[in-house]
Amino acid sequence: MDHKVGDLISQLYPAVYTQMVPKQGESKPRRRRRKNTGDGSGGAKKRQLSAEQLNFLEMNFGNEHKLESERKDKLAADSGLDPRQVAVWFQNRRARWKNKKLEEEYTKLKTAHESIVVEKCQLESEVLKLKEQLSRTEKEIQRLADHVGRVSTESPTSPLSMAMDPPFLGEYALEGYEDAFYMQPENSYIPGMEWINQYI
DNA sequence: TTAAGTTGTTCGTTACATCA
DNA sequence: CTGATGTAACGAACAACTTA
Repeated sequence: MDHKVGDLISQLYPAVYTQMVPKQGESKPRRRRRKNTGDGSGGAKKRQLSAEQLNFLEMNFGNEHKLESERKDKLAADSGLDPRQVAVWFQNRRARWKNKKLEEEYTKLKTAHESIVVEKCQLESEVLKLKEQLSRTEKEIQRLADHVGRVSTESPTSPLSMAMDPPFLGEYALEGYEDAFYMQPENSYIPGMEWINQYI
């Protein structure tokens, strides 16, 4: 039998599969199972499988979790169990395996989440540090700009002031940094502008 | 083509055994 | 004795096939 689609849906999209299958409460009430009478006349027979049988089934489950009809019959014959018992054991074993896998997946996701939270905290504190550094730097720039502004207003206006306009920066011009492009004439040297010195 | 039957699956539950 | 836990077994609902 091929149950690939159903398996995939139920394994990968349990929520979808659950919606496909009507809920318990919406269907007919369950029949109660007969109690074990102990004489094997109707209820369950002896319950616990022997250690040897369990070991045998466990080894075979390790190879392949699915159970085809022929394999079931062979395992039943080899273990001395009823084929129905083998089928039930595999059903329950698959359920336990799935639960274990889910728990492992949960643990993995939880660990990953915790490390991401730690990283987030570190990044947030770094952002805070950088903001403080930016604030200090801006204050320093402002202080220097104020100082330069005071010095330039104290000097007399030169006829060359037009020639000493700050270079055009277009959209790259920074607001508040205009004064930084006024240079002290005695310290200035502009390549190709040597001729201007004879007028100073 | 199709309705009914068969077989195997998952999920939830029940009954029972065992142990602290 | 009792409650918690593990597990064999069961029933329901379903999908994929087969058959008449």
